[in-house]
Amino acid sequence: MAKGIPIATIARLPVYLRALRLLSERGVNLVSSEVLASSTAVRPTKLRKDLSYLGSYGVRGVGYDVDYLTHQISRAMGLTQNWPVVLIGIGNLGQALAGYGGFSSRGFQIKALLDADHTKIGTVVGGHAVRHISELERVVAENSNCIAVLAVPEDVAQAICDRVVNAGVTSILNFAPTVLQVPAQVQLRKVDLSIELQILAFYEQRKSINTTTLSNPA
Amino acid sequence: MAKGIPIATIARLPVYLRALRLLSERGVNLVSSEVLASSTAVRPTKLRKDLSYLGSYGVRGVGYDVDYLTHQISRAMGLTQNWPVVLIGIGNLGQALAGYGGFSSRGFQIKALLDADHTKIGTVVGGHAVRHISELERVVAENSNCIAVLAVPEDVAQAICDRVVNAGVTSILNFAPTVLQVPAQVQLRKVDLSIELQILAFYEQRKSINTTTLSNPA
DNA sequence: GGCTGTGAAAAAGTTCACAGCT
DNA sequence: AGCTGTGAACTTTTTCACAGCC
Repeated sequence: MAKGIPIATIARLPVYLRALRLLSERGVNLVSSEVLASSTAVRPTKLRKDLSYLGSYGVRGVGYDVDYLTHQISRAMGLTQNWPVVLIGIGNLGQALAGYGGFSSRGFQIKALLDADHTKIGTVVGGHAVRHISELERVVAENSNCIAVLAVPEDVAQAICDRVVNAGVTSILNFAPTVLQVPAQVQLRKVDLSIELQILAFYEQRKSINTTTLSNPA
Repeated sequence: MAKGIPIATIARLPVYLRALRLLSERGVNLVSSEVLASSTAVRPTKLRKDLSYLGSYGVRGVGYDVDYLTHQISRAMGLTQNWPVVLIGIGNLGQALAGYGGFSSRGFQIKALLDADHTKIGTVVGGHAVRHISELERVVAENSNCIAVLAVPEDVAQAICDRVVNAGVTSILNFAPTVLQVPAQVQLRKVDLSIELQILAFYEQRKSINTTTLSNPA
């Protein structure tokens, strides 16, 4: 338990959390690695290995207590505290994010919506008033350790990112289709719509190739 | 070149493509692995290794021709053809996706927008008229090898997914916060907004821990 | 001299096989 | 008997070191 949780495991824990919540809502309070794995598209052994990095929270011969395991994963992920989120860019995507229920229910609290468009300032989106981007530095100062979510146009993304970093933010989730440059101490993750499509295209293409050539039985 | 391109490499090629396009727009037509790597947040050796799976498209002592490399990566990814895309669910997120320029410019063509909400049918979003979900099967039949993008509510995601699969789609990009069950031959990728946030929270939490305890020098 | 291409080594991640507990 | 937990084997991915070509 002591050492470090592998990066690959970290990326899967939220998926387990989601499946556990669903089970809990259905009144299930005990689950085997086999059942939990099948609802998260991983193999049971991988699931058990992942969970073993957190500790021994299952019961041999029985399974895992759904709520207890949920709590343990949440704790390991740092989700027992509430993380302030500042959402920048209130276009269609920003509005979708502002209204996304998955944030508040998972330890994230939107603290401010910021946009540069004066016609949007003061309008209410997802229960929050939109404020002007000029307030960025103040908002970040008021919310220590906040996470910045960037849903801004590609051409201003790096500039906004720089401001966010200078204001002291060390965790950024970027939706703009750009590779942002940040200092090493800043954690940056990106969600890229077209990249995922391109990866699908590759596999779709490969399917056609496989049906017309002899190669690649896998 | 012949064998298979590693999965990890496939996931990075679209990032290289994006950086190459940017360079091309700026009039740069020759680039070293060092420069290209720095604008994609990978190390030069990894970039060269990735490219080496496609073939030997660089020139030693010189670098890579931007347009030529762009073409070769596009070809390897199957992006020289146009992929039809059917977008299902025209809420805020669906509208953001429908208006996202990154699709058309990268070999993807939206063929239909579908939604269940009758008040939306006929409205035009991103240049496409919204059609009723009942047309799903017809639309899929008319667009062979199309990619389905699901931006539907969580509670109907699996049902829509099943319909899409039954209609013959073998590539799905899911934005709903659910783990979908699909047959093995169907490629499924997901984009999950809250999972990315949770991963950030983990690293943000770890930062605070590291400054207050002795553990984990890495 | 400079930069690519690539085997070989190292590291990370996954799967296996079974010990260990209830 | 049943299901977890985990060292060990295996596979994939990354990094290194340097040969090869312009």
